[in-house]
Amino acid sequence: MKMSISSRFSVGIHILTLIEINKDGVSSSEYLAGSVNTNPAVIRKIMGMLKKAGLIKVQPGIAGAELAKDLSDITLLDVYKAVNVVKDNELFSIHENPNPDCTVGRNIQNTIEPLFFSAQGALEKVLENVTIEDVVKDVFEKEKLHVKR
Amino acid sequence: MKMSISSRFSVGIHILTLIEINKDGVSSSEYLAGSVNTNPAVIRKIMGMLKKAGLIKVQPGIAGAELAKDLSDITLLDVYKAVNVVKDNELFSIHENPNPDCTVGRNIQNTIEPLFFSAQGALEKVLENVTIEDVVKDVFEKEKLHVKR
DNA sequence: CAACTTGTAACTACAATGATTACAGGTAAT
DNA sequence: ATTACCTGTAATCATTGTAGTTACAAGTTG
Repeated sequence: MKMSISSRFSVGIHILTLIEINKDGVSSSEYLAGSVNTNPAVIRKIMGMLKKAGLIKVQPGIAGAELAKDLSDITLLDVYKAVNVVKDNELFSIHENPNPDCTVGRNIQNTIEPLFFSAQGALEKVLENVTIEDVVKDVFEKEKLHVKR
Repeated sequence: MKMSISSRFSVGIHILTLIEINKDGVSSSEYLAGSVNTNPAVIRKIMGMLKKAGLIKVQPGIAGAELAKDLSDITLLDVYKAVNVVKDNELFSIHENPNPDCTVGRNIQNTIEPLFFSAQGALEKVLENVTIEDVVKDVFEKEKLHVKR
């Protein structure tokens, strides 16, 4: 009775973060899958989306992926859009074909749509203001705390 | 490959708006279904959720529903939560069991979670600032424009 | 050539959605 | 009290997205 936005998004962030932190090593789909804890084919599928969106560089036959842009130039919104978790401007679905013979039926869609866009926009703006660089820094921050214990 | 938040949300808003605009009439599930253009049982199911959340008054055997609160006291966030479209604080799903032997794996969840909460919070805040009263007014506004043409 | 990789397709199990039918149980008017 | 209507709810169904798995073609490197 309840849905969630696909974990492809969080996995996408994980992948990009790990590619950066492992930049001196080789980030193959198997390596990444080992950290995410899933199947390499799942990772390759998501990598394909990230590649298509111009976020990473990967080549058939050649092991490993690299970031295609600067760390600070990749926002979570970029990842969010790349992994196709939500239809463009359709985070909320509006019920189709309301009755045009009813005052509410013939106007509700036009009333609701901008409200939904606004809510969706607020969400996306937050994602736009966080970069993979921020994530990498925070992972290191958390790691320091972890080690101290 | 893409998901949306259930239309139960938009239908819930439609229902509440129509109950208000039709307050001098009887808003039975069949009547409401006629405006939304769906099955009465679907409406009754959503009405059950709205009732459970204290937004409307309905009684078994008695035709029609009424708002249980003042128009201006029902926000879209109330409706959103009432119709159970999203797990609480889980709009985004995070991939489970990342590898604890990897710097990224053991920290990424704690890094990502607050970011997701923040994005979700921004979305909910927008919904919280719109009431059914606003929706009703806008429907009438749109209706006026419609008639003018 | 051999051993590795990426890129995909095909298939699976599972869950949410939205519609539909059916019916138990409540209410009200004649 | 019988009839006619309503709400509440369960069961079923087709469709779709998710996430994992296996398999393999095609590219690359030593």
